[in-house]
Amino acid sequence: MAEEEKTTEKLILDAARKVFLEKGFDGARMQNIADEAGINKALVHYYFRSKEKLFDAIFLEVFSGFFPKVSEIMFSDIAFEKKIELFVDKYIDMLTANPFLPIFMLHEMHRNPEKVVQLMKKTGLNPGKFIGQLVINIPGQSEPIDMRHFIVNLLGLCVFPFVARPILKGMLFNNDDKEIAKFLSQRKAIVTEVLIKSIKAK
Amino acid sequence: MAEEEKTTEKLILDAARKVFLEKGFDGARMQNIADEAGINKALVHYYFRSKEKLFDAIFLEVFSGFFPKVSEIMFSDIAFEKKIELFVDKYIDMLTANPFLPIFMLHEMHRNPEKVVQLMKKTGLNPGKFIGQLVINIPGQSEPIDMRHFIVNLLGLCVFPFVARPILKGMLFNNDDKEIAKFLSQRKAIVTEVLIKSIKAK
DNA sequence: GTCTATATGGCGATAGAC
DNA sequence: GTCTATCGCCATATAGAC
Repeated sequence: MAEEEKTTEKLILDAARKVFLEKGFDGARMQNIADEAGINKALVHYYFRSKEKLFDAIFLEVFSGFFPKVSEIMFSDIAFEKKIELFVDKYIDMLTANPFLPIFMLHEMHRNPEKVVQLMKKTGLNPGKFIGQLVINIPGQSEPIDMRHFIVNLLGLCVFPFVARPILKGMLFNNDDKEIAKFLSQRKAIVTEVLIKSIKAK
Repeated sequence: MAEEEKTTEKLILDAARKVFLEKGFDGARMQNIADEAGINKALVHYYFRSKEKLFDAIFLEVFSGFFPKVSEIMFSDIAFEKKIELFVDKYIDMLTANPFLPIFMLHEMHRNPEKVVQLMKKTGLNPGKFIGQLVINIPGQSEPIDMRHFIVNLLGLCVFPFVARPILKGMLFNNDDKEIAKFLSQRKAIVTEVLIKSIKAK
């Protein structure tokens, strides 16, 4: 496939992403990253000068992926309930493919909230678009829903089982990997149903 | 109130709890803890021998608090819907009083999952009790609900806005502290309503 | 028990040969 | 560009006076 010739920079970035996601900034070691990339520690510094700068490169990339590219879905003409279903489907796919991503993001946001604000601007993420739709009327509901709470419900229901996986595994599934994988795969349907019920009138 | 005479050990534990909760194990420094306690660094080692041992003491204590003492509620004769309301009320009170607790727990669980399993036994936390009630029938619902998904929904809806507070603050509330505090105080009612709707028939 | 001073090791970062 | 060797700092931990 002619892909064998990876550049050194790409090797380092792949290694750094893996190590930072697993251990976080404080837990990661430049030596780990060099080992993972199969190169020397000095070379990592040669390409990225400092741990901080390398981390920033990874964080920026990962941050962009944390909020999936679903603007097309959100602002399309699809019915609201169908939008929810599509969003949950895409988001849980992403979480399944990147299980360490949410806990990494949440931890680093606490460690350095200023950086998040700064990076939000770089990625062009625009909260204003959402705020513009804060209160939405759905046919058949008694009163308008607060979109902020709805979004938090949506994200919480999707993300929580992934960030809490280690403890759920121990407490609810006797450390059975297959059982928890099965459980997580059921989340799409569960979350969608809960969210749709949540916007119906009592 | 005659409480001024705190023992040195208590001073250290209080300081360690604060620092570990804020920074995590990797980010915390023994010097920070000593400073916070107003004593010397060597004294911390004199009482707890190592950072690891001090951390274990804190983690055990904090872990016990993460799953609130609501067994009485859960296994009482109160109607199921009222149980939900009481649980959410207590849990969100706890999260409000200890905002760093969930992100700390989740991060450390990822860093060292074995320790969690080990500590679960020490605390006497018994998942079996829950598993015994895995599927529950509520009057007026079409089919039995899976209690595991219900518990995950419950915890996710309560916990997520607290662990994601830094980013929510930036993205949805323009970094306005009052606004996000108000938002969080509304979660009790929102979460209770969503959960109750979730167990009703479609 | 509590302190100051110090040992010991690890990690980020750089120097310099190739 | 890539390596080996090493510097300098900082963090955990201990020694030893009081």
